[in-house]
Amino acid sequence: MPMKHDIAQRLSQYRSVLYKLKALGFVRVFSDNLGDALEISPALVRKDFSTFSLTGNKRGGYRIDDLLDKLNRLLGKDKVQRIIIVGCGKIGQALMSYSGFTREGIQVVAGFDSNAAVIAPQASIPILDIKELKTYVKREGIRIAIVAVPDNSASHVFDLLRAAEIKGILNFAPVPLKGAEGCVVRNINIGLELENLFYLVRFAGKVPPQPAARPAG
Amino acid sequence: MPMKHDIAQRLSQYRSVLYKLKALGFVRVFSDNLGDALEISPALVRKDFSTFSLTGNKRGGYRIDDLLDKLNRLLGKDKVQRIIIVGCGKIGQALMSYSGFTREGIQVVAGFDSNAAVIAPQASIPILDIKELKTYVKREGIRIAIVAVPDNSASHVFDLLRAAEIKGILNFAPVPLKGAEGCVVRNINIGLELENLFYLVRFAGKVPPQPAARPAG
DNA sequence: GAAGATATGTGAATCGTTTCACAACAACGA
DNA sequence: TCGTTGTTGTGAAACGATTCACATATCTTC
Repeated sequence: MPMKHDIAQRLSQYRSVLYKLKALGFVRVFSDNLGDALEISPALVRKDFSTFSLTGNKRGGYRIDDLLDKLNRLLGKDKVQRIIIVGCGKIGQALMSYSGFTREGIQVVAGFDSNAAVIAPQASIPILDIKELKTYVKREGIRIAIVAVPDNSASHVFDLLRAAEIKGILNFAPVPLKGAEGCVVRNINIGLELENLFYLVRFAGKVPPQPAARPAG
Repeated sequence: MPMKHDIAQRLSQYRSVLYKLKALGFVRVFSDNLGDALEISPALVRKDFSTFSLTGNKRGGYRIDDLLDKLNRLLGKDKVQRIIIVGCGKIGQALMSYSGFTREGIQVVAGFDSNAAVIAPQASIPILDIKELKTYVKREGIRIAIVAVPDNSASHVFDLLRAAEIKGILNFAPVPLKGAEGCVVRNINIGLELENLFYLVRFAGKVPPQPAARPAG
């Protein structure tokens, strides 16, 4: 299953930059501008656009509105995306009220948890018992879930989501879940990202591969 | 600035898997095992290890304890890493009490915010006024910060952190910050990750680059 | 309406990463 | 002690992603 990964990410970034430019009153962009904004080469911008038949004008660059229309369609931004959050601890609840989502056309329609203390079916975003997960997902046609549970329940929750035929998971649990037939998984491990940062900071500038000394000899 | 990015990430993943294997009673591993665990080829595991002079035994694979020792040293896991969190809204506060950190030897030593209502210098993890950021960072020798502020304060906070000579930033604000001289930045944009997921789910199986029709002709 | 300037679109070259393939070597058994 | 087996370590090949380079199209100006 060889699927381009970075390019889709860039598509979203182009979109975001284009909205900012539009707000500033611009009508057209050049591949140079977008390249600068994303810190990539103009050639790559053009290649990306070419891949998705986003065409421009040989002299005047690309029409921003035109690009945005096509990108929005491509990224499914023409309709509100409805998601659920499994695990309503601190992080789960923080994400439930994250204002960045509504701005992006993403709607958290429900939370799920096994802890009776947090269940609140009448809240503006209802928090339901995890037992209702499968029924809810099927009835409401939910395709994407965020997982924000502790590491020891991660794989159990993963099974439940697979049984409910969820199509995509954004996993914040510190246990990497493996994608499977019909279900794409994106793992975000905050601890791991920090570790990575420690490493990069430690070796910034210096040569990383070369751990100090040879065994002598 | 050509710095390997994925390999450091993998180093942390090796470490995590090795601890699990060790807990299961294993003493040695083969590149095959690690390859399976990370869903990469055994050859890549060996190349990675070779890059960092993590050597094994031609017949009996690698000694887990040996690998862990060296990986821990390489990843700076031999001492506790002290970090701060800038922006103590819902997400910031959720991260402050995130139990995954302590398990990984990461200690959140303080939070910073501009909102007087959340400031609490006496809390077990003190939340201080953002005005004290620079002094604190310099006095305590903090190198890494997590940014969890709204989009409109992100770039201001970024400037403050740069002025305090922070060396690495994990940015959760939905505005990409650009790394700069002496400061590594890793952006995590949750909305963007979700968008990416929508895209991948939509085109799972199908050919992604090929938006329907050609212009005719 | 022709000449000049400027930006796209894309095949070919380049670059970095991953995989292949196999020599070198350690453990084990006879 | 000597073959057999199984695994590492690594140069070379393959692959994928990015950049180069330039032909091509459009706009502008005179």
